[in-house]
Amino acid sequence: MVTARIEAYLRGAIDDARKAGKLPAIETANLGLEKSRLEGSDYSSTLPMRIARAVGAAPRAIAEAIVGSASDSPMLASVEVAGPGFINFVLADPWLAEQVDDILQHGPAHAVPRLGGGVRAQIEFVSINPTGPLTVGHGRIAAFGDVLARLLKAVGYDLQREYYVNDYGNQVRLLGQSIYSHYAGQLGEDVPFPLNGYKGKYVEEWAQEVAAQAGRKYLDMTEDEAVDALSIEGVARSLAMIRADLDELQIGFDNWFSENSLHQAGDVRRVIEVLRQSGYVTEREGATWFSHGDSSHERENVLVKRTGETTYLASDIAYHVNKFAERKFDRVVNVMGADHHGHTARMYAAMDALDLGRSKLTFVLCQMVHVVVDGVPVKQSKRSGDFELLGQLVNEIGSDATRYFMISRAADSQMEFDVDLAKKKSDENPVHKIRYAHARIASILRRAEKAGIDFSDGDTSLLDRPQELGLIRAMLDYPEVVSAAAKSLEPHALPHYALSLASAFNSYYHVHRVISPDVQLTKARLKLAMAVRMTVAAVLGLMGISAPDEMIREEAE
RNA sequence: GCGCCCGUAGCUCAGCGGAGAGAGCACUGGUCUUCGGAACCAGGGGUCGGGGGUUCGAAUCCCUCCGGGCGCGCCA
Repeated sequence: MVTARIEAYLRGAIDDARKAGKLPAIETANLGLEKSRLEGSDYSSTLPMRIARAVGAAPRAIAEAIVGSASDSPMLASVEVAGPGFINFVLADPWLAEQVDDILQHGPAHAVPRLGGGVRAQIEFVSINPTGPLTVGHGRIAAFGDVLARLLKAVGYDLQREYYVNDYGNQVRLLGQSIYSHYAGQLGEDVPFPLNGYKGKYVEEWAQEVAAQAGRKYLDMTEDEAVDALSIEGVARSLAMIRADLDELQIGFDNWFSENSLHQAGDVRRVIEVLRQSGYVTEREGATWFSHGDSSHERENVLVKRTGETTYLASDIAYHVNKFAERKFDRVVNVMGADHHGHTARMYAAMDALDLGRSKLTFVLCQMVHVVVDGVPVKQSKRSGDFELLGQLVNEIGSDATRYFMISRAADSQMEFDVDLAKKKSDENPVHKIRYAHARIASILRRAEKAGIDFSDGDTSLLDRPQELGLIRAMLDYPEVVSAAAKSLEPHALPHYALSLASAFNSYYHVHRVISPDVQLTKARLKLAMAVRMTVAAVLGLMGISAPDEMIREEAE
């Protein structure tokens, strides 16, 4: 990474300045080095301004002292003091040109730092109740989690992807009851539809299928038995739908973890006892409570209901014990909807209570997606049966565009998804521009191959035009963008970067011909084009978006 | 009433302590007919919700108000 190299260089200069007595000892943990926003400068450090007060000197004087001690480096064309006390670094053109060979030889991913260092980590995402199909809102969590997983893996985590299947409790039973009611109706029996039951059309369809396949089988048993059996049936069918929707988005999981299995193993009851022995449990109003924080009742949550059933919180605590104590994950990232944010404080409290190490657990909350159709917001509610389905959306605009839209925004921003706009504008969508840039480069490379041009001996030092050097600079940002996105768990930097890289190539393409009568220049530029193709493909790969070698041109409307 | 998130260009959103505030779309004008035009270039458009504060420096941090979303012990 370029920043790491400039940091090392800057530290050397600071050391030298200090040895020469031009600078007192200073804290250099954070050099304040980042990409410069100023034109004509690549990177800049704000260190002199930050330490000015502690050092008791003017920022510019500090900067001058550091720059004065800086040695020459083939990487840098200039190191200068600017403005109120910035140190600006400009990369050297010949060094930039060399980086093309480096990218071709090692690949764009080579320079991505291994932040994960092989740490055993898990990302849990989607984990939607298996009571129906995924909505567009779920699609955001799915796409976001998937890209985050790709990022964490790219950065060197030993990562497992998990879906927590809530195949236990009231919601699942409610689904069973909903199916049962429709099923009975099919066969001429009147079983009232449960309050808050699942009203989606799929429930009726399943009931019809069950009636057709099983006949009166479920009417011949007790209602309890029938509901139990149909709950299991409903969960299986829901999971099949969910998997199908996820498949459409190219999203897969390494493990599907059953909540019910925790109950079967006795883990849920066991963890309640552990909490009780540590003094975190109180009995009140006929229920059992997880008591954390001060003595007020505000920090209390039910573990065992008056009915004797355990709550979701109890299962989830047992689940996290399983993740950390049993399966020994050193880092767990949970991606979920922001409507669950109240749950995070309780889980952190449980992590503390059980001494599991709260810093190993991170929650990422995706804000709601407001679906707009015909300019009217569609109220998303799985239970009212009035919702926009993810499957429909993917069918209409495709996996690539859906993923691109879903990960383009920061998780903590709400998002408006205008289905009509996405459909109508899909041809003008940024994702097309990026994929098109890739296809265009592939086409150029095909043409070169047909012409029998072997550019393996191309001399990249011929790449000295501003647009060429700009493209190389953009490619050097790849590892920076990937590592920053992985570190902050913010995949939305990727689509923005991909777009700027594609735009940089398109600009270049319109100013300079890659294939020209100048054979040497052609070879050098083919190398450049190849490196850009590789980098574009790498970002698209991280986003889970296809990088086609050719695109079929559709007729204009 | 309490807690979390958001309020930046006409629209959808980046930027989240640094140097004239950006992108995509939309709009206006231009290049060009190309190694795939689903292209490129230029332009207009912003009291960064309002007001205080901290700082050498605030869209960015703190307080407060206004507006929107979500949540608030026995749903998951």
